[in-house]
Amino acid sequence: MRDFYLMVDCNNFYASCERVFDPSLEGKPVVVLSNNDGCVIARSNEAKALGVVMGEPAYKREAFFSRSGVHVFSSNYALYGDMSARVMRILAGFSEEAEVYSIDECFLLLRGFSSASLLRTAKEIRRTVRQWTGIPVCVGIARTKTLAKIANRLAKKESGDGVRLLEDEEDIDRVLSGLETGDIWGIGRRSARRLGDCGVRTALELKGRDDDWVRRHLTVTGLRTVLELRQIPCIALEDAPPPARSLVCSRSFGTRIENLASLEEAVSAYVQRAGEKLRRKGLVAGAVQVFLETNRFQPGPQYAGSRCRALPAPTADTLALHGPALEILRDIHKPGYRYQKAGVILQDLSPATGRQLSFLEPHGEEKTRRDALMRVMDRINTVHGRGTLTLAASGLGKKEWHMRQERRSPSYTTSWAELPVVH
DNA sequence: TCTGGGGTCCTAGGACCC
DNA sequence: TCTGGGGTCCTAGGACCC
Repeated sequence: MRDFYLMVDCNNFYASCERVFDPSLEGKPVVVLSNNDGCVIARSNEAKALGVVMGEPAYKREAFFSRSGVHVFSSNYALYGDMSARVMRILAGFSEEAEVYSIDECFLLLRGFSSASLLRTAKEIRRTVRQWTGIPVCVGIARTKTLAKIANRLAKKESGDGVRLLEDEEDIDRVLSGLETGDIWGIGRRSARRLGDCGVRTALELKGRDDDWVRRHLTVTGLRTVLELRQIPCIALEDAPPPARSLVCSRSFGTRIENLASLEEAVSAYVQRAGEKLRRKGLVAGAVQVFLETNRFQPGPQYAGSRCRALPAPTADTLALHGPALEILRDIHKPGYRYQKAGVILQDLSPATGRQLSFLEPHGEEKTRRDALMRVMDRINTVHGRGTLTLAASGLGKKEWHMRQERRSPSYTTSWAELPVVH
């Protein structure tokens, strides 16, 4: 009777979401593309079997997709985000200690369960999520989060009931001996290659290295990972997410942009979106950063510029963020390049309430009016759709910088206009 | 023509302090 | 020949995650 981590991971999540609302896709190859229809970021099992690779540029595979009957979707984050929230709500019903780790993954901590009851609970989780949302999930169970991630891999790979418990030391070692270091949670490509140069190729070999050696080669984070392979919990459950430190809004452009005016429109739009996110979280930003870059995959001259500027006073007011952001853009912009991407990063975030005020920021009646303006904008954009009310600076005409989304499914669950119709 | 977006953490090195 | 020890803060860059 010990504490166990369950790693619940939705299978091929984005592809599964598309399938929930179009059951005719069941059994057929489905892929979902990144923003801008750039590269493949999700694949159904059938698409994997056809050899479609994660991260592959979509344009290289267009012909293959249509030849092989692959169903291709632009990513639809409104839909995936809403489906994710539904899944997470169900999972929270199985443990008070839950960490939503990503849009499609959740750790649950179960205390004082026997092996038999753990497996029973895990199967019930799968059944419930499937029945209530239509999303298939797999569950990995172990004494540490790192091993639970590995157990989840096994649950997906081994043909079985989608549940895998990794507890017995011999079983763990057998599994680790067949696992490359790069497949361990927390060991990336770079570290895996360096480890390989030292003759460490499998997770079992890494587990056997002494602590000092690991610390020297992988720093303290690597040591924590190795201890977790030895069933010593080092990475705690984060059931209350730490306050955000920064916030980003960035996009690749639909076409390459050369002229400053279009870049200004794009950055203007990103500032507005970043401001919305900031206010929704109840935060203010102390500094704003803007970056701009060319397409590093293309031949030709490359340039990347970035600069951060402290604001006179922390704010969540789009108008107060907008001016400095555009000034930075004009500073870092160099003519003659074909830009591919730009972004706005808000830094030094802090809670909007209960902070020291400054004489430099709006106060009294002016502040009340500005806050009210932001609230009205957010409200209108929530009710009538994002972008209903915007700064004129983000452009009134055709927006050449807009990302491509040529194959997006409807926002079935988050937009009245796009509700599915039942015949 | 066409290659995503949004985050966190750690370390090293410099500036500065007593 | 000899040139301390200990600390903080900041930033840039690297690595990792999904």
